[in-house]
Amino acid sequence: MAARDGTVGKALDVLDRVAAYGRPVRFSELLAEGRYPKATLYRLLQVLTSQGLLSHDPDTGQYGLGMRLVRLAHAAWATASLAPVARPHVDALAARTGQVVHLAQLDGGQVLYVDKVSPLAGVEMFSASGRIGPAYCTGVGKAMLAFLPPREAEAVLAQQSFHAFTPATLDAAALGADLERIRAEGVAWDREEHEPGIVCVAAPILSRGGRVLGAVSVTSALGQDGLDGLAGHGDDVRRTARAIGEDAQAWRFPERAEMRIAQ
Amino acid sequence: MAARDGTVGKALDVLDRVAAYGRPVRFSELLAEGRYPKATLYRLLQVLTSQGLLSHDPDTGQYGLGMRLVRLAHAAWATASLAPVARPHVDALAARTGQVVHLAQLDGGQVLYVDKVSPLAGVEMFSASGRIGPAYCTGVGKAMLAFLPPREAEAVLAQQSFHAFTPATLDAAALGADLERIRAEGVAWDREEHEPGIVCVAAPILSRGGRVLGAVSVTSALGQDGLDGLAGHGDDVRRTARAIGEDAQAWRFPERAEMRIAQ
DNA sequence: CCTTACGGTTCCATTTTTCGAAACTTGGTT
DNA sequence: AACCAAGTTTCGAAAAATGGAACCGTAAGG
Repeated sequence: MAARDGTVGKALDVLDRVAAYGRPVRFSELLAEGRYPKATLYRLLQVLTSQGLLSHDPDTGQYGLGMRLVRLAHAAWATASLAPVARPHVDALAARTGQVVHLAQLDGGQVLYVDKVSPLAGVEMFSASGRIGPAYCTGVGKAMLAFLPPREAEAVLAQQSFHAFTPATLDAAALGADLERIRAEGVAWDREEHEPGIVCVAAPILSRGGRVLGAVSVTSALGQDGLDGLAGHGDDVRRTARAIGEDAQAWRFPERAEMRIAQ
Repeated sequence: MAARDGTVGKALDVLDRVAAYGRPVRFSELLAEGRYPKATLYRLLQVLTSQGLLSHDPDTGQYGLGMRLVRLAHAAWATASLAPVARPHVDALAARTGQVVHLAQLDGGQVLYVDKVSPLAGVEMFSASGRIGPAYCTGVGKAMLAFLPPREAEAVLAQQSFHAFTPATLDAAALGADLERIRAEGVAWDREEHEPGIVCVAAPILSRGGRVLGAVSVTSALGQDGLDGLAGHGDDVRRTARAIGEDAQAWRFPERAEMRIAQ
């Protein structure tokens, strides 16, 4: 992954590494990874900190992720993700089904959740947006995989770990058959393949040209509604996905209004 | 702002510039800003795209923000912002007051909202988190400004535009007096200084050592509750802020559990 | 009090990128 | 066909990143 993109690539690699720890981290811990010599690592951290992508606590000497990322991501989410366009559809779907609805996109071979609405608690924050999950064993992941062009699908499949989260998790062969079925049916089912007791039905969001833009899903806990209950929502999910796709298409070319405000 | 931090600094400057447009942008538009020569800009965009911080639509030739930012920001938000620690307190405050509650931090001289809870709709997503606002005319902004060490406060004040959003917006002199009062009282009031009809009461979140970590506020629309209604919440906001500060302190040193999972 | 160890920071000659003007390619117009 | 604008590539000169080694400050050990 961490390709050679000059200094910028290295800096971002360090950033990822800090993010991977999931907690503030010391200079020496990063150094111990042995990726970069002392002086180099030091300067990379300096630059990242001065740019606000990292924060550095001078007391503890620890590096954490910086808030500039949050600012940038808000802009990314608002302008480049499906979430703003899909929001009304997703809300409506949650209200109609009374279940949790997820909106996801494919990013780097993984499922990236960009929105989540539960009919009770309303929208769930950042705590859901930005989270990632496996593509091969989630409803949204399989829905997207199934409609990827063969070349890309192959590339993404090669990146999957196929770790068996539950007894129901599909292996590579079973996944191939399932994808076939998903292509025919237009919806993907997750029958406790990722988490025990959790099932969902998902549909891909496609552009007019058939390009995969993302996926929506309705999730349910077994026992309360069960797979049978979800089965009835399949068509609704598919219709919602189609509606989002059409709206996304329209939003692609809004008025050519310029007008940038300085500050 | 855009300091010289070598190539990485330039790349991030370009990233910011793309973000500033708030829409997909063409190579030539960025070029027209005259900051970087053609070849340089070209290569910076290449690197950013290859790293997933930007996305490039080959059909339209436009650059947009990339989803890798969303992934990184999620990690930043979850590990380095006040939001996860503050969430229970913020929820409870919203429930008690029946009003919208904001959680904010200071970033680059501006207010960065990291969480928002409304008692009805539940938590409002990314649509709120990551948004920025002015420091000199919002409750949370003034609360933080008031408790900044003099040196830093001066630096931040120098960055404020003091644009008069409403007739009630304070100018630099009036702000100085207000900050004095806020220091004495422990809470900041926004009396329609940013948006007409919107008032709020805010309190700073301080570390044990008195360092400003962030601020919480309760917001209300004039007419339904009014300033008088909010007045009664002042103490509650202050107590909530204190509680968050104490929790944040505690979270600073969790167990030293290592254990990193590879994937 | 002196010594050693460790984490972090700075130096500097060498190597490697990056820079950017200009040339070139591509795709759409007149 | 000539033209033009947008985007891409080239290449010597200039600037930077590199990383081994030396340095500094604090903390433990003798």
